[in-house]
Amino acid sequence: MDSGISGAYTTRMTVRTRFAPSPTGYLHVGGARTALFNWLFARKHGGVFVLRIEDTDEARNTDDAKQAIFDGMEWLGMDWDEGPGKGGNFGPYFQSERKPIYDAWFQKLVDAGRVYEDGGAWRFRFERKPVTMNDLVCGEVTIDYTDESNTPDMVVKRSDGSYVFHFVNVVDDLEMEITHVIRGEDHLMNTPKHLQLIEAFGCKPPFYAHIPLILNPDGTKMSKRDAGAAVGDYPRQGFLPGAVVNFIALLGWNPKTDEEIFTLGELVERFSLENVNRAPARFDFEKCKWVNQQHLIPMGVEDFAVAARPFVEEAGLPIPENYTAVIAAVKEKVRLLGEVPAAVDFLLKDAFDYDGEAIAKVRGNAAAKDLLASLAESFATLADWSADAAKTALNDVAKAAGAKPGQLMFPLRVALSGRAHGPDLGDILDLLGEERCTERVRKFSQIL
RNA sequence: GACCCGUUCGUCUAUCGGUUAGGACUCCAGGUUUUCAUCCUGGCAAGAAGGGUUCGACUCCCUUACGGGUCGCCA
Repeated sequence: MDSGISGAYTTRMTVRTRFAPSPTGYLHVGGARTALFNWLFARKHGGVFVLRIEDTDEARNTDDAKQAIFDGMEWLGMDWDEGPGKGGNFGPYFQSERKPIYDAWFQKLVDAGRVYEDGGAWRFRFERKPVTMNDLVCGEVTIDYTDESNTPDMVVKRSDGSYVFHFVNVVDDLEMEITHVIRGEDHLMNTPKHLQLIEAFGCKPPFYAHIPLILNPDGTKMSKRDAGAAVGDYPRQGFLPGAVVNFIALLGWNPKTDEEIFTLGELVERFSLENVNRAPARFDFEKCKWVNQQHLIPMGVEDFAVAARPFVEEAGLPIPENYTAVIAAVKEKVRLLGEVPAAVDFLLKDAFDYDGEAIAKVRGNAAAKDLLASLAESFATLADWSADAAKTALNDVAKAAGAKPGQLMFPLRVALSGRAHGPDLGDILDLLGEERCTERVRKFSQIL
């Protein structure tokens, strides 16, 4: 299929894509993925990515709403070449500032006799014929505009003088010389309308690619209040932007290999519209978290500690001297940065609860109580504290009682952390130090 | 309701007529780890249904079912 980037007659065409959100107060994951595909396509082909704000709805057009979009885009790492804050030769990039441009284009329709007044509004007269589009994802689709009852002439200018979405969207894409319109499948049926307008203007249409929608885990349409719908919620939970981008890229697109973890740069390298699916995909949070973990694992401990710090502070935990070492101990145990505080709290403060199941498991070992008691005494008499020294003490205590060292390790873990899972035992021993370890083992042996 | 798009393990997906239908997430079982996690191995699990076309169909065609989308002086 001619994607508009390889055909001989288009070799010199510079790819120009755009993301044109309307400021509704937040950036939706569906919108973010639409933006991503446009961004990836432009970057892949050395093109230009335009950000245009469709803020014609005055009521919802607030600075906060616009900021939410900018923040979301920046957080995800999608920079735009033209648009708010960047300028460009095709501005303004806010539709609310483009009224004169729309008036001029509207006049063309008037001159061509393609609009007529109806109740104060102006309708665009469709040509009554089948309209065929050649979608880069959906293929050839024909909609019959012969039957007027199914496709009534559309209003392009309201009675209050403002223009409707179909009109401004088309005008802007033409004015801004957009070559590829990549948008949600919810716009598929709008495309013939846009094509008719473009034809009336005597212009050449851009290439269209309609990508499948993202659904909730239960298969229903993902909208506003659904969990995970707002991109702004992701940083708060401790997702890495690269992981979110990685995950949403895989919803509806695939690289045709078994690889799944990609950096932004790798996505740019591999992305192509040919590999975009047609069926809608459901959003799976478990897998999204797994992808996040895969991005967390290769991080350096310094970076990881820095990234986790806001979460640790937010949880009200103290930041000790050896903060980085403490955080490093749980680096490969969490899927979200938001899980870090709960994973390290026992290392940063002395008060913590014991997990019921962990205790029950320790009590299943009848000898544990006495072994831990003698281990506490052994810890207390250690000359130099280190994880190795502590482990030697543990081995000795076990051996003296005729038990295997391994049997004592789990009880010790629970004594020190209150739970069954956590950092490496050696790390815990190091991080906690002699005093706290002795104290905790003694206390735990008593409550067993 | 009309019109469009779609339908492979629970989920994301590979397969461009001939495969024991592959991978990943989740879950389960082993192994490694004297502990936890990582990791490794194995397992559960799929072509919506019915008709065609064909030597042969998940793959092409039709019908039905189901899902999604669109039918505004919203975007």
